[in-house]
Formats: sequence, structure tokens, C-alpha cells
Amino acid sequence: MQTQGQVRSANLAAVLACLRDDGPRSRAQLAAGTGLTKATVSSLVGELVDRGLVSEGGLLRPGSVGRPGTLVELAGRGTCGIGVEINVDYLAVLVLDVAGEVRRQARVALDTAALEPAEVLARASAMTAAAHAEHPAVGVTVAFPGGVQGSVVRTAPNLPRWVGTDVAAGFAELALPVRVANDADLSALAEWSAGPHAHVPDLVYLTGEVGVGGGVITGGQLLRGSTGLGGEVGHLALTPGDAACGCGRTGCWETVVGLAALLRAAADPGDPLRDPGRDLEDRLAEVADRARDGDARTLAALADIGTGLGVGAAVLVSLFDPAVVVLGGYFAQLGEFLLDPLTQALGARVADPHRVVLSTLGFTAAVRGGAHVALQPVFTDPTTVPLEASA
Amino acid sequence: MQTQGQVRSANLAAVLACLRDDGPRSRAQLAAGTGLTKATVSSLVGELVDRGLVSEGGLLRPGSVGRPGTLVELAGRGTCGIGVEINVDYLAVLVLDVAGEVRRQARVALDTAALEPAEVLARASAMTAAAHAEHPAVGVTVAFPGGVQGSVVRTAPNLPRWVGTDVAAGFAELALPVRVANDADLSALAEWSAGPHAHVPDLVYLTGEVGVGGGVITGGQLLRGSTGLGGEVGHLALTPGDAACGCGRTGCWETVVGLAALLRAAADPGDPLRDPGRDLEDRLAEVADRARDGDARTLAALADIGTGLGVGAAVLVSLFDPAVVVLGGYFAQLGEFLLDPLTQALGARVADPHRVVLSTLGFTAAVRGGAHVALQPVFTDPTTVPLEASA
DNA sequence: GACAATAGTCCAGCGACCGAACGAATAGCC
DNA sequence: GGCTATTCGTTCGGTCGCTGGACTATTGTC
Repeated sequence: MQTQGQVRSANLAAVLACLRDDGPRSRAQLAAGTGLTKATVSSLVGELVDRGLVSEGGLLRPGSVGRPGTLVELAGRGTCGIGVEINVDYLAVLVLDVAGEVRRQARVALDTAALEPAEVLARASAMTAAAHAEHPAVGVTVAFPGGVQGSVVRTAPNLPRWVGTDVAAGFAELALPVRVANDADLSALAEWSAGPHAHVPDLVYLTGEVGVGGGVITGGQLLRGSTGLGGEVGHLALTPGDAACGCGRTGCWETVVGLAALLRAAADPGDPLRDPGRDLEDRLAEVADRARDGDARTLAALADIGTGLGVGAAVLVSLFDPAVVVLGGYFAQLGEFLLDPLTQALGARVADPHRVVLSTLGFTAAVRGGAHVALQPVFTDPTTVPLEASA
Repeated sequence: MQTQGQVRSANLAAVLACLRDDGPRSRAQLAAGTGLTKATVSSLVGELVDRGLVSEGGLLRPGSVGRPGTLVELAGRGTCGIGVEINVDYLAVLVLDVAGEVRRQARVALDTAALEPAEVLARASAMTAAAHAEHPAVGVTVAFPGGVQGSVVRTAPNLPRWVGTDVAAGFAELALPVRVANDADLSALAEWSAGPHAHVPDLVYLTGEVGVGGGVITGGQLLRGSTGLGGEVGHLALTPGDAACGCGRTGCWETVVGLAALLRAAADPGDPLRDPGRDLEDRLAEVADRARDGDARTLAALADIGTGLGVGAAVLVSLFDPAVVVLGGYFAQLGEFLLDPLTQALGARVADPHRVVLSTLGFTAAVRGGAHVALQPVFTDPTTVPLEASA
């Protein structure tokens, strides 16, 4: 009773994957799509219905002669994954069902750096519990802006107090599997699982936040590295000897293209843009306004950032050879002013610069990726979802 | 008869993997190691014997009371993989059996650049045919110093005539599956499959040849990228504006740490070291001799190379977070003079520089990796090996 | 209304694994 | 030498999951 069940799990997963990737379809189409027999598919679909993962929809439109098939589709209700994001100035939660629909979404501003981690965790846990009460979930994934090993924070340049904190422990009362991961890594997975570049197996994601984050997917797998720090791009040593970085070294890429570098170059100390009390998005909107008004200094600052991005992106493109580089965070928000100098710098260093695009997921990328990861076990082994008694 | 057989294949593979990784052992130990039943293991071993992949050895030393087990071990004879290397100044062939033993090895000097690709392929094919006649193989993998897509050369900075050549076609008469891959990638796989760092899942391999090659293994998988150019480190744009590179751009890493850079820095144009007609290994040996004699210029040149290696390695370590960086080719040969400056430069840029080691596989790394890749199908699906009629 | 075409279910059969029982081979002990 | 405990490997009945074909259900076409 060991390996036999694995066949069953694998085939259940194959049916789910077919429904997810190709949309609702009849049992006959599923049989064609998975290579299994109609009889087997019927049995598998029956089990998936019993587990509440799929449901029978309407009839398939006839199209031609013959008995019309009954549509099978991923069940919107019943099984969800929750993504939670803890970041420097906000908390966010997003609930995704197996059909890939967003069922709930929340974001609250919170000056995380000023609070105790325990206090922040309590709030995040409460938000998650509320989501779980409304949409029962099979797991939670927490996105955190730093390096994480297991569920313990190892490095957190912008939230130094969190180093050593066990983030998962803060969600223990939920009695759900809780994973913790780097926010940029999860954002990369979100770009991979949804959006216009879904399932591109080689993808690099760069996000401009307070720091610079990166997530790399190669061969359809997230690059983790031996200690979970793989794909971290913020502290690439590209221009040694330049500005000091929060990490203690000099010349990190972050010091060139981070948000701080942009604001410093775009405005003098007295400028409202450099008021640390103001909301970041407001300030970014103002930068965009000034750029659109043709303010020379702003445009020059943005061009410098774009060039810096291109220089670093050249290294990433050379090493990872991705099909697409996705820019998120503030890079996406100000992308229209960054892409030209970026492409120019990139083109001078690699053969094919035509693969940098802006993320369309906005600031929900990390939570969406987290919810996606939380749902992953369902798709790899559907038998982990219990049979519904109501059947 | 579809998925059922996959279970069989997977379990056959599990038994093989256990024998490969943990050495010869009895059926009972195999059952314990794989989680299968003794009965199932007996059946699986029987089939593997019929396929000529394993054989029964002597009795297991008693050790304690009870009936001694009969040892099962990977069969040295019968199934082999062939690795072939086409390089700038030599051809090499290596035959590996399923037990991981080298059964045949050959290397001939050949000025590849001066010959037509067809002529070189004919010689390589003949060498391979001779090896195949002595040790029947299930496949051939050809290592080539350049970028390869499918079996066609796309880029070959040091063998420009080969661009567009279908390498596999040159081996068609063997009637064996032929794959073609980058030499550094295969060397990385060799380091991963054998040697002191075998099965380290995150490993970066750097080799100093005429150019600089790199191969990256992340999560136990070779990094390929969207067009097969992933992990190519030679043309990393680290110091733009400096020396011109053969690729048409400037400042590529190769111009800093390639063999040409070393020889240029270590000797004046008239020096015998810079005689392109001399054997490379001779010249490298002379460099080592001069360094051991304390020649200031040589030592300074080597120190510069080491520093340059460290600067680039810092980028690789930051991005890939490998457990180990293995230096091959001339980097290994002159490693004793390079490691100190390398570690120093690396330590200034990343947190943990204690993971650079020298390859012990010498110049056989690429062919060994090729033979390993050629054998791979046997370990992923042992049913690809036909049943022996002699049973 | 008969016929063709397609969807889905039923059923016997087969392959693969499991668990238990059995014979085989050895060490230790009297 | 004979007995027992222990471990190894095989045999055999049982179960699970998939297959292929037969069968029913449902629709469009003639």
C-alpha cells in the first residue's frame, strides 16, 4: 500500500494540473489531456469531487454531434491558501482558492520597524485568522523582507530587530502549516504562477523596495542556494569602493539602484520627497509627476537608476539566461522612465536585451506567491485534502 | 500498462540509486534502505540482474548471528556510458561503467582549430567507435567548448569555424544516442557525481582554459537557462571599459582572468611562455616553476589573477549561494598561487569565503561528466536497458 | 424514427506491491 | 552433535489501481 497510492496521487495531481492549466473540461477531454483512460479519469474525478477540489459544472456546449460532456472544473469554494506579508511599513494578506481566484485581500499600513516583532506577529496572525475563518485554508506562507532559514529570520537589513525571530511560531494558534520565505522569492513565484509570463521556466524578478530584492526561477524551480540566500541581488558587489551599504560593505547594487539612492539623487535634503514620515507610494507618485512634468533633475536621477539597473541586469542575464526579467516594486511603478536607459545599458553588455518587462501584479506579488506556495501541496498530492463527510 | 510500469521503473531506479550511493549490500539492506518489502526487492534485483545492471557478489560478512546475506552490487561489465571531449588542442574519450569505474580513457593532442570540423569529428567518432567496440555503451555525450543548442554549436569563441555545426551528426554511424553539451557544464556535473564534493546540491565550477568556463548546479540540477547559455561566466561584464574581448565587447571577466591575461602579465612578447606553438601544459608548468622560484613578476601576475577570480567569484557566491566553488583547468593547476588572493578578494565582498576548493579531477572532468550524463537514462529508468538473452 | 457520434460507466483482467508464512543458513550454547 | 535464536531470501494469497472493451446515455443528422 505504499507505491500504489503514489500512482493514485500522481494521477489525481495530473487531473488537477490539467484543469488548472487548460481550464474546465469534460472527463473525455481530461482523458485525452492526461493520457489516462476514460474509466480511470471518471474514478479520479469522483475522488476529487469527494475531496471538494473539483465540481461538476454545466454541460459542455455540443459543438458537434454526440452526447455532450459534463464540465469538470476546479472548485472555487472549499480549499484555499493564505499568503501573508510582513514588510517595513505594512502588513498584507491574500487568500487564493484552488481555481486561482483571489477570495480575500487586505492590506494595512503599519510601521513595523517601530514595533516589537511579537506585536507585529500578533496583528498579522489576527489578520490571518480572520481570513482563515472565512476561507478555510490548507496552509499559510509568510513573506518576509530578508533571509530566512527554516522559519527563523537570519538577515533583515531593513528590520534588524527581527533577526533570530521564529516567524512561524507567531502563527502557531492557527494550527496550520506555516512556511516563511523571502518576499522577493515569493514574488518571483507569483510572476511564475500568474500574470502574462506564467510558467516561463526561466525568470528573474527584481523588486525595488526600501532595498532591492531578487528572486530567480531556473528550470521551473526557485533558486534557493545552500543556505537559502540564493538569488539575493541587493548586495551584489558591482562597484566596490562606492557608497557604504547597510550591510557593512561598500558598493552593493542596492546603494546604486535602491529607493534611497533614487530619492537622494532626485531631491535635496529639505525636499518633501525625502521626508521619511510620508507614505512611500505618495512620494513615488510625486516622483512620477515631476518626471512627467519634465523636471530635469528627476529625469536624470531616474536615468541613472535605469542605467544602474541595466548594469546589474546584464550580470543576471549573463548568468541565468532568463527568458524574461520582470521588474516589480517601485521599478514597475516608475518603469516608464527606467526602461529606456536600462535597455541601453543592458544592450551594451549582453546579446539580447529585449526581455525586460514590468510586473502587472503590483504590490500583491509577494502575498500572491505566498498563497500559491501554501496551495502547492494540494496540487502535488491531492490526497492531503480530507474527504468531505457531506458526500 | 502505463502508470503501473512507471512504478516498476521508479523502484528499479531506487534500488540502483541505493547501490550506487551506499555501496554493495544485501537484499535485506536494500529493503531497509528503499522502504520496499523484501519480496519486492527480490523481484527488482532479479530483473536488474536479467538486465545486466547488477550482479550477485560474495556473502556479506556475518558480523552477527543469522543467515548471511548475499551481496548485490552494480555490475562493472555490460553497461557503459561514453564521454567525448572536443577541445581546442586535444580530443579525449572516457568510458564509465554503471559502477562508476573508469574502464577506458584516451587523450590525443590535436590542433582542432587548424582542421575542418568534419575532419575532427571523423577522428573523434573513430575514437568513440573503438571505445564502444570494447565497452558497449548506452549513449555518448560530447563536451564542446562553446554554447550548444540541441546538438548544434551556437557560439564558440575559440573554435569559430564550428558555429552551426551539428556535432551529433558526426557520430551518427555509432547508432547511439548522442548528446552535446558545454564542457564546463559537464565538468560541473563530474564534480557533482564524483570526487570529494559529490552530491553537494549547490556547486559552482569555474575552469580556466583558453577562455573561462563555468557550470552551475543548483538544487542538484544543472542550470541551463532559457537558451542553454545559463552559467556562462566568461563574458560577465565586470569591468566595463577595459580590455577588448573576443566576443566583441569589453571588460569581460575572461579578459581579466583568462589564460591570455595571465601569460600577458607574466611574460613579455619574446618570452617562450608566449610562444603559441608550445604545449599549454608545458607553459603552465613553467609558470608554476617560476612562481616557486619566487619570480616577482610571475607572482604578481598570479596574484592579480587570483584577485580577479575573487571579484568574480563574489558575484557568483552572492547569486548562487553555493556550498562549494570548485576551480578546474589551469586554475586548479596553479591553485596554490591563486587561492590566497582569491580568498582575500572574496572575503571583502561576501560573508563566507571559506568554500573555494581545487578540482581533483584534472583535465578529465569534462569527459567524466559526459560519460556520467550518457549513463543517466539507465539510472532514471533501468528498463531502457534490454534484457540479456543469456539469462 | 433510425443511425452515427460522443460521453460516461461497468466489469473482468493484469501488473505491482504488500504482509505473512516458510525454508535456508549461520552463530552460540549445552 | 543437536537445539535455539536470528537473519536472509523466497513463495503465496490478497489488495489496489489502471486498462480495454462492452455497454448505456444523450445528442445531432438524415
